[in-house]
Amino acid sequence: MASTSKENYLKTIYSFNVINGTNPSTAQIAQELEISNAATSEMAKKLSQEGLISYAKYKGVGLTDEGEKEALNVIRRHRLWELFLMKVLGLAWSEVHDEAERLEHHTSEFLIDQIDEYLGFPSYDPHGDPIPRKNGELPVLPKLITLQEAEVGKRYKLIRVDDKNNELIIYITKLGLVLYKEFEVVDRFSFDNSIIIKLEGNNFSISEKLSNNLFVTALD
Amino acid sequence: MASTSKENYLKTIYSFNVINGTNPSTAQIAQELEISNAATSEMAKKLSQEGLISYAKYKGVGLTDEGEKEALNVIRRHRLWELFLMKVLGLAWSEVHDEAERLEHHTSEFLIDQIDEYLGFPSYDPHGDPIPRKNGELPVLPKLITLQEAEVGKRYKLIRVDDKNNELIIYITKLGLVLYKEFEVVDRFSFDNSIIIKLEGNNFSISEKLSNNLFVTALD
DNA sequence: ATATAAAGTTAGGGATACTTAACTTTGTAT
DNA sequence: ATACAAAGTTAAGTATCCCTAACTTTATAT
Repeated sequence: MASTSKENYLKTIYSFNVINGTNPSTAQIAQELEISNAATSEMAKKLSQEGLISYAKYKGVGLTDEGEKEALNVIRRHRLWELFLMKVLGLAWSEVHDEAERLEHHTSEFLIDQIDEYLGFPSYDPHGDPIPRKNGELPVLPKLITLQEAEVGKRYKLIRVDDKNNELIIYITKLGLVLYKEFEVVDRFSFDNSIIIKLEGNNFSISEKLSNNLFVTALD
Repeated sequence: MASTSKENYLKTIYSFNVINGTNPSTAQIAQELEISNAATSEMAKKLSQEGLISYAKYKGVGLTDEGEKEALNVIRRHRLWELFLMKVLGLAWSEVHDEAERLEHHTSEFLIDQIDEYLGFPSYDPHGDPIPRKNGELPVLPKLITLQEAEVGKRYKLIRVDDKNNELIIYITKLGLVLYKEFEVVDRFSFDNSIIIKLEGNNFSISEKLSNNLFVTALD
């Protein structure tokens, strides 16, 4: 197991790949990890020497196969902890991310396998993110669109939300909009791109920003 | 929360106090933590400056009130994790110590309180050790004797075992001698101070060393 | 009382993971 | 084509926590 700093570095690159489809620059990693660019460049050198990332000065960094494996392993621990804490202790959706963020670095392979088994080898975490399997495989997510892209008059199901945004999670929980909930898009205003959804008989207004962070599938 | 190293240092002093009834020397701490005497002296200076221990050169170290509070907090986290992992995941008696040893340093007050509540605010961990309460109080252990001190012909109940000795725990588990189990002392041999106990109809020989690590109460 | 072994401390050094300040490279606008 | 701002790297320094080697204090045996 790499150090906490190294694990976070690898995880950050992986997430960037998934979200943006490109490799991050060292400065983008620095911003995400809230450390200086200098520290990030230095770490890039080390991880590159260790064969976990590819790094060409001024050209950003990318994960090697080994680095990706390591990243997936950290993410696996993170997402299993999140689900475990929600299921067993009943922690709120918004509470599990921060706890998992620390525990993920201090969990033996044995313990995480026990948690995995306890949960029945789940494929998705409480935010709808896929949980990497022990062998490194990643369950496939169905093709999702953002709620912003949804059409008025159609029904949708919430499949994934951004796990880092606690305020968002607290807010939609209050609305009663939890994962896998179905609802209808009843209107949208081009004025501010806000969207009105109908959820269990009630209408709610969803701002443009919020709608861009909610990932849904259409119900035929 | 102090660093992992500092927390372990404080915990070690506390345990030494409990086991030996005296304050440890820096060298004794070094041995326990498997670090050099030099590192231990250095840390003594730092913790002393922070007001967590009292330290006079060449005279050993002792916890201040604040240091003891901190130590009890770490021990609380350790013992709650042990019990939690056994109860929820069914980890073996011998497996929980090492996991708890790492998790104890990365558990928020919020999370440990949740675990405490989930377990029903327990007083003892799976080895029979008292779990410090949130306010720092320590449940009292009934007066215990070691099995070595037990009398032939009397019945006893196992109340506590040394949690650091995994081999011991694996061994007695195989015998069927779990915590709170009752048994009779049927014989003892002064030749090697071994003791014969009768447990669920079967006789087992307990070596002197083992008997010194099993803490029991007499059943009237 | 004192020599000496054991116990404990200090000095100097290394790894990790950060910082700020100074410098270099890159990409872009004219 | 160049010059300039933005992006990224290097250099030098700090804190933590460890090490070995050298030194000092303490306890003990005669």
